[in-house]
Amino acid sequence: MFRAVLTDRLQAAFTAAGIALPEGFVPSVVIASDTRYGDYQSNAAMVLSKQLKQNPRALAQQIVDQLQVTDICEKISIDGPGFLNFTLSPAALIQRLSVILKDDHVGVPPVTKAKRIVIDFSAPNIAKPMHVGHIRSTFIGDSLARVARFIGHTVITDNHVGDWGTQFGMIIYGWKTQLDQAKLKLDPILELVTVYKAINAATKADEAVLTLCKTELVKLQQGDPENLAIWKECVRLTLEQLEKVYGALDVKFDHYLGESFYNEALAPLVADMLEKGIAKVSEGATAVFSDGSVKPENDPFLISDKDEWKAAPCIIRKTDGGFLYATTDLATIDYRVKEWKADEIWYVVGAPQQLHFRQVFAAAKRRGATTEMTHIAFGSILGPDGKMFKTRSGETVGLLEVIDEAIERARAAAEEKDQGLSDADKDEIARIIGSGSVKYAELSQNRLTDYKFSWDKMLSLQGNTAPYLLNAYVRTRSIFRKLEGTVELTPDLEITEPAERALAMKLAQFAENAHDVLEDHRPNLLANYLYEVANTYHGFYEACNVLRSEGTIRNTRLTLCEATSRVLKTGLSLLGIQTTERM
RNA sequence: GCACCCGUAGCUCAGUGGAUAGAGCAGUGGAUUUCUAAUCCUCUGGUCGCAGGUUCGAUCCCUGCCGGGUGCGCCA
Repeated sequence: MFRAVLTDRLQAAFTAAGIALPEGFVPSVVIASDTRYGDYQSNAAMVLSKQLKQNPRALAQQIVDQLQVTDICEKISIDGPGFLNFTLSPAALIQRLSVILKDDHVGVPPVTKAKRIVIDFSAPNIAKPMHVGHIRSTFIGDSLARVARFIGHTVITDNHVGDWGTQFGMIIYGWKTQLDQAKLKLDPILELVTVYKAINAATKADEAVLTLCKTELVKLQQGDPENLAIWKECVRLTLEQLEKVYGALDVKFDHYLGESFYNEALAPLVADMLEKGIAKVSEGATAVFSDGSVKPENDPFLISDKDEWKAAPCIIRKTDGGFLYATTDLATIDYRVKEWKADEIWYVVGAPQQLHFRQVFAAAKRRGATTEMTHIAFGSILGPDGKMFKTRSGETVGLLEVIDEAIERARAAAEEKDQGLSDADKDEIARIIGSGSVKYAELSQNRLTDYKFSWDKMLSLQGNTAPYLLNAYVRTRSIFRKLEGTVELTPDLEITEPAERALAMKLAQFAENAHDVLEDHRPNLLANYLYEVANTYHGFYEACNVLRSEGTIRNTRLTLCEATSRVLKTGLSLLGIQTTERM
C-alpha cells in the first residue's frame, strides 16, 4: 500500500521535474534493507543517472524537490550513492492501523484485474496412499488458492485424480484373485495398496501374470461390465477415504475431475490434431513434433545428440491405440478453457515433470489455446540417503502418519504445559498445532529447493515454526480476555515507543506481502512475513506492557494487539493454518 | 550428450542488482513472584561452489567449469 503510493508519487515527481522516463520504466520502491535509513527506499535516481548522464545525487535532489509525500512521510533523505530513503509519519502508520482494524480484508487491497484461475493440485492416485510427497502439491496448491481468492481472483480448484491408467490392470487382476473383503471394509486404500504391491511384485517374477494384468486392462478399456464395476468401486472407496484426509487437513476442492472424466474426449482430440497437422503418425504412434518456431535449445520437442538436433516428440497415442498422460492433459485444458473459461491454469506439480508441461503447453497453444498456463514446480522430498523417495515401491512415509505424529507431540507439549484446559480443548489445540506445524514446515520453505525429509523438521515445535506464530496470536488474545468486559478501541492513537512503531510498520506491510506471494507463486514469502510479524510482536510484548499502561498509550497498544491478531489470523488462514485462542 | 533445478554459518534453510548477507537448531551467558517462557535478550559461527564478464555497485544477471539431483518415443 505505502509502496504503491510512493511509487506513484515518485513517478509524478519525475514528471513534475521535467524528467522524461524511459519507456516502461517504473521507479522501484522497496522496504528498506536497514531500518536505520528509513522505512522504504528507492534506487530510481541511481538507475536513471547513467541513462540521463547526470550525477545520481543531483538527480535525486531534483526528484525530492518535486516530491509530494508530506501526507505519509515525515522525512525523505538522500544517502550514500543516491538512495532515496523514506520515513513514514506516525500519522500515516496510525491511519493504517485503523484500516487493518476495520477492513474485512485487513487492509489488503483487491487486484485491479480479477482473473478466473484454475488450480490443479494434489492429484493423488487411486489405490495408492498419499505419502509425504503429496505434501508439497497439496499444501502449496491450497495456499495459493486461498491467497488468490483473498485478493479477489475467481479460483476453481480441481483435483485431477489419477483414476485411470495401466495400474488398473494389476489392481483388477488382484481384486479378482486375492482381495480380502474384510480388510477392504476396514481400510480400503490399505487393502488396495497391499494387493497392488503384491501383484506388482508377481509380475516381475512371472511374465504370465503381467500378461493377465494386461488382459484385464484391455477389458476395462473396452468397457467390460465386470471390470468397469470393479474400477468404479475402487475409485469410490478411495475418494471416500481421501475426502476424510482432506477434511482433516482442511483442504477443499471445487471439483474432482479425474483422468477418467476425459476418456471420451481423447480419440476425437487425437483425430483433430492429426487433421490440423499438429500431430503426425510416426513409427506407429501419433505424436507432436517441433514446428521450428523457436530456437532449438528452447524447443521442447527437440533434443541434442552429438551436435545434431533430434526429435523429442510428445506422444499422444501409442502404437496399440492407447492414450497417454499428455493426451489427457490436452483434453483437460480444452475442458477448463471451454467450460470454466479459465484465464489462467496453474499446475502445482513436481519439477521432474517440467518437460512434460512444456510440451503439453506448446501443443495446446498450437491448437489455439490462449489461456496462460503455468507449471508451478517444486523440488523433491528426498529420503535420508539424499535420493528421491520412491513412489513405486511405496517405501515412503505416509502423509497421515506424519500428521498424527505431529498432533501427538503437540498434545504431549500441551499436557506438559498444562493451562488447566479440558481434555477436549487440549485435543483440539493439539490438532491445530500439529497439522499447522506440518503445513508451516512445508510452506515456509522455498518451493524449488529439494529437501531431505526429517521427522524433526516436520514436527519441531521450537524456533521458526507454527507454534511460534500461534503463540504470538495466543498472546494477543490473552490480553483481551483479561480486559474484563469489552473495551472500545478509539481512534486517538499515539506511537511513543520504537517497538510500537516497528510493529505498526510490520503490520502495514501485509497489504503488499499478500500480493507478492502470487507474483512468483511462493507461499513462503507469506510464511516468512508472518514469522517477522510474530517476532516483532513478541519484541513489542516484552518491551511494552499493555494492560498496565493507561489512556492513549493503552488504547494504542490494544489497537496494535488487535491489528496483530487480525493479521496473524488472516495470514495463517491463507497458509491453511487455523488459530487457537489458548495453547 | 542436451535441457532444467540446486550449491549461502557445524546442521536445516531464508534472502536480494545496492549500504554491515540473515533466521532456526546446536553451543554460550543472561532475563520471569509474567499481559501465556511454545517467549525475550548476549556472544560464538560466512572466501554466498570455482573462475571470468557486464555494472557506479554482483551472493543475485551473463559465460565457462566443478559438484549434487531430475528429465529426455510409446508409464502416470
